[in-house]
Amino acid sequence: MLPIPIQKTFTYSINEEEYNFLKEGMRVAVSFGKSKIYTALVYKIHNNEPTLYEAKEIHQILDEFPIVNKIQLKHWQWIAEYYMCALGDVYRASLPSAFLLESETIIYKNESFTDESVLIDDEFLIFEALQHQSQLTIHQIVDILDRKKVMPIVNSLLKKSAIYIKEEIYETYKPKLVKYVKLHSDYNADDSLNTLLEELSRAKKQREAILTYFQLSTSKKPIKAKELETKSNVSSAILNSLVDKNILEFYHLKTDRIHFKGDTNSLKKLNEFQEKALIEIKDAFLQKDVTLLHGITSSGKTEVYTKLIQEILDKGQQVLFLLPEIALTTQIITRLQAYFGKQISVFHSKYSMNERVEVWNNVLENKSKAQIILGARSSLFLPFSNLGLIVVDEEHETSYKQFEPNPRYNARDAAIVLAKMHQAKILLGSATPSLESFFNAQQNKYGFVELNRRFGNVQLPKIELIDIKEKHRKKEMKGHFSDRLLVLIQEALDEKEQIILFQNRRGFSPIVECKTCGVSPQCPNCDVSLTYHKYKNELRCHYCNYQRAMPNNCSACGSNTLDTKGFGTEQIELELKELFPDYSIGRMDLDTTRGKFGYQKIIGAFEAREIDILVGTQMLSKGLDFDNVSLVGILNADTMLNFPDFRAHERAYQLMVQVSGRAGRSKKQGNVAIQTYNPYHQILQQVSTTDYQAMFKEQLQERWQFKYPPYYRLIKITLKHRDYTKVDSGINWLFKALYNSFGEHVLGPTAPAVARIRNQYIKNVVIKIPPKQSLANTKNQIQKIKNTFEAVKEFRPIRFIIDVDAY
DNA sequence: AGCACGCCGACT
DNA sequence: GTCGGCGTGCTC
Repeated sequence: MLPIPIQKTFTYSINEEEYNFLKEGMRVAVSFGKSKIYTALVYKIHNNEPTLYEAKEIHQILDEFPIVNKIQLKHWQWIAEYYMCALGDVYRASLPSAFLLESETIIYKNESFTDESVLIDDEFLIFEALQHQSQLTIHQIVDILDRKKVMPIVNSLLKKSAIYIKEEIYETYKPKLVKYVKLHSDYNADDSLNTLLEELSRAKKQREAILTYFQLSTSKKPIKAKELETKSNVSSAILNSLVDKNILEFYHLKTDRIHFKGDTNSLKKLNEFQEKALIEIKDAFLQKDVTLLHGITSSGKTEVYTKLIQEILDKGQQVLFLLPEIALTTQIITRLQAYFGKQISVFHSKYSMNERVEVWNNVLENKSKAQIILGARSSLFLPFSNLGLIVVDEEHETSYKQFEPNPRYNARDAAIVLAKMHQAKILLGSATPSLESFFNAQQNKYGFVELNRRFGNVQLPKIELIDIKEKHRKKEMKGHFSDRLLVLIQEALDEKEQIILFQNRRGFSPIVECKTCGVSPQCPNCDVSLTYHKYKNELRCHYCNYQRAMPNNCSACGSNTLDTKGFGTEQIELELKELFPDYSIGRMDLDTTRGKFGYQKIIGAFEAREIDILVGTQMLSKGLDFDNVSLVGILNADTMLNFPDFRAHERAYQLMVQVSGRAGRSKKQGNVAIQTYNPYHQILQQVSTTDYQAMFKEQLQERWQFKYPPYYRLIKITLKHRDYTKVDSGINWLFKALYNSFGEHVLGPTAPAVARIRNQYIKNVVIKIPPKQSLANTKNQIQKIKNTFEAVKEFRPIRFIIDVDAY
């Protein structure tokens, strides 16, 4: 199996010795194509010698033992089939990139070559470069020559024997080494110490270092170089010179990057409702493999999870705890670590490559520190061998679905399949379950448990809808704030309580528009208006990251009447600063949380009550617990409701209930204020009473009526190309072909709301699959149509993307 | 995916 | 005229 998007696997030959050693799931380096060397995974060892071609030999075996197990291979196979992508795509997505070594062509100078006169311009340039650098990569040569095609020149140099080349593979994983010091072996004798100190009597600092060394060495533990430096207050240069004098020597030891330090607490005692839920879950697991836990916000689901996890650990099995990506940098990790300490490993995309390799190996070896994996969707691919339980927290979260690149899988669904393969149980938890999961629970496909009492019996927040149409009419709005919301904010501030304001749009204002001619600046690469970001005074595209300075004049008519329309988090922040100058205001959105710790910094400041009012986008709704927040304000609920997507209402409900849940998490009942132009919207009514059942019933009715999930399944096909006419003719052809097979169940073709991104035009068709229609057959037919599509030569350069369950 | 081979436009 | 563009085909 190769880590490239090719459907097939490839057959290589091995000798007897290799046959005896090699096992499925080991990595081997193989050459593929003319020159590349890839890290392939042994998928099958067999005896069917191919007849149509001669199998190449493998290059090298890279592992001592398999790093991928049978269950994983089976699971990958399922993902590739279900989500209609190549097995190689799954393979590449699964392994930490450090495991996937790729060859690079390295160019060396041939020392015996002297006759420079045979070299022509570019060849000479490279030869020159090799005088200074002993080796060059193809990439470096591309840079030196500043052109795309360099292989002919390299080949010609090769022919003239000016250079030679090698394909080199780099092992990119490096164990973390810590530098330790010890006394050089010359100084083992007791009496040498005095001599030594005498010798150093004039080098005060060095003497200091040595004395500290002896002090530290009494504890008999290895001494870290860093430790010696700080304790004796000398620089590393001093130690280096002691090493140079053969008094000290350095040595290195491998350490783990990931370790938990801190104490663990015993599990909290559950209250009666949690206890009851726990018993019900265990009961449900007797019958069903999947159970849905519907626990309202702040009901203490985490404690229930921990009890369940503990029981699995006691049985000696592994536990996978899935969380949406963004929630991972927060409190839940700390909380679980407080219970399980060293048994937890965390795995997500902000971890470095090396850290991920270590987690992988720890899981593979079933180490004690990897009994619980806390991770984002990709942790599904870790080499579990005896999984006993999977917990999918915030099961409804859309970030469990990967949209780009392949495999476009939903981690919740893939986790259910994985659990089945391990004969493990799986618990889905949410305060606002997805319609599919709730539906499955209702159909008795899943077990179902409810937890509808808040921890400590705190009441759910009081939710108030504010009609801003009315407020505008009565001139009771200050900027984007209604007088009512301002009163509530002031009240909370007076009580020294904190406030969260939610605005689902970042930037200062979405659109800049010229008042004279109505033209607004567009992104040159995408079909969207640019967003104004005030703090840098620039215009930015949220799709391709294009940015430029805010112009003074309209580019169309030249007048200086550019104005901003709409509003985002940045503008809210600014207005607040004017309205409440004595309080500190923080903002949390994609722009302020860049970098590894950006997110934690803001959360930390808010937890420490350094920030009184926090303005943010939807990242605020995920897994955050603040005990001093008494008010949550949603500035404009309508943008969420008017989204052109069949799940818009469900999502809006989930988002608003989740955000509201941030209010009043301890002791006192919290307040939620929702500003809207349409307070009679059924979803807002359902939010205001936190009536999940009503929302569920109504939405389900609509899904049935309009043939959407959970009744019908959806497969979306997207075509992308920089030439609009190509995409257009391609999609029309595709639609006809699909229509012939599926008739009215094909929707489209449609252009998405943003019809061009990064200079690529985009068109979609959606195939609806009725409940009784075979999924496998449907996919086969789609695959066939895709093959025919790609056989048409005008269509071949078009990117063809299949997204199964595209929601 | 990457890479080589092969056919057409804009430059020394 | 060639250099360099990308369309086409193949990789065990």
